[in-house]
Amino acid sequence: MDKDDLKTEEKILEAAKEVFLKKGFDGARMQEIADTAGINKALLHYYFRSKEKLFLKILQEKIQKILPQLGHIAIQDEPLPDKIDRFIDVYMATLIQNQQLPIFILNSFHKNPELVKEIPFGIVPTLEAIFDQAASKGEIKQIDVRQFVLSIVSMCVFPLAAKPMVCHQLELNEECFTRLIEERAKHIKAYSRFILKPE
Amino acid sequence: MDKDDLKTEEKILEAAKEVFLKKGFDGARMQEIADTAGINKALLHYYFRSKEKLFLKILQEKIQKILPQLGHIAIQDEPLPDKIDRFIDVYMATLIQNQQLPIFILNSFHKNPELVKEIPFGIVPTLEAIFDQAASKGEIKQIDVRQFVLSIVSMCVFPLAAKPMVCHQLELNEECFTRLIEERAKHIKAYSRFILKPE
DNA sequence: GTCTATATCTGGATAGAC
DNA sequence: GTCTATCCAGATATAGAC
Repeated sequence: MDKDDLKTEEKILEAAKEVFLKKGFDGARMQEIADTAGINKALLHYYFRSKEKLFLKILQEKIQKILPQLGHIAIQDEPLPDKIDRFIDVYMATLIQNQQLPIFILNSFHKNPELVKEIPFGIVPTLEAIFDQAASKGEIKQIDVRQFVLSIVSMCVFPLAAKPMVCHQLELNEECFTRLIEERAKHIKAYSRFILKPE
Repeated sequence: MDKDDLKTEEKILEAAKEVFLKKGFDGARMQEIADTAGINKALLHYYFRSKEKLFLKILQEKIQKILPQLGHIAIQDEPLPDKIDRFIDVYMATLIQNQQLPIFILNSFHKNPELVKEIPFGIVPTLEAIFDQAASKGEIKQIDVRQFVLSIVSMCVFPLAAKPMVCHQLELNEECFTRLIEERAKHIKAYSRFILKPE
């Protein structure tokens, strides 16, 4: 399906995604979104009324994309450490495909903390239950789940949010950077195994 | 020394720091900086010519504050793992005192990657030499220094960059959040020790 | 639905008096 | 050095023709 075949509303959403992710809310320009979509500026307002409403649509869509993956850990029937390994692989792969997403999300919530209410809530208690159960089965040792999750997510997400600095300090081009990120999965999984290993 | 006793230039810099850190370059308003400094908008331009130049001053100052700490590892004469422990403590303490700094820095470079040239370069090669030496002394095992540094920095910095989300998901108020961050140092040091431990 | 033209406002920057 | 007043570009948003 060619780009011109998309319905106008979809074209706008695609363009808005691209521009908002690159520039953030304050830096984005309605004119640039219109140009990218190949339509007129007035049409943006016809479809979405305001810049803010359009932005919210994009943010919500992106949150849905990146966060619920954590929930999937629960589903399959395998030892918890294996589940986590699988999660790390999937999460890193998603991030590599969406390199601008981390800074976009972090920034959006820093600018407007009230928006966190848009995030589905209650993931951590669910995880705690899962970890407790695995601990009682002897699959893992008892740990501070919050610190553990925070560490895993930090190690996955931060390098992408800090991409320009990482590339500069390590003298990496685009390709080397991606390779570095791909290699990270190994390190993060090793960390996970270490923390979880029963005595 | 009272706030009014500061020289005008210093008042402007203080105000600019506050506003730019809170809002970022695009979100900041010269008017707000002027109001915060208790002076007139025209004076900002008298002292710093443009918004961009004022912003650069602040960014450079902040980079100097947060990055060179890595270099201090080299100085004292003690086993490398102990040095790293000390670094983590100092680094986390600095971050707790400057909670808005991470997102400000990340954002500034995402928006304008050329600015990374402002960062003192060559820290990582220095670290690699230090790690090699420690490895030959048997203090630590041979590791991928780049991945190790990336992990340590990620675990320290990310939770602060993601503060609104972390607070929301873990149901933390300001005080509990700070306590969580303080506790992180322990976890990060444990990770460091694990990775570095000779066979 | 889509466009052109325009209203309205905001914000960075400057001129000029003191 | 500091202020008031003002300029002007650029941005969101709307009116109205087609």
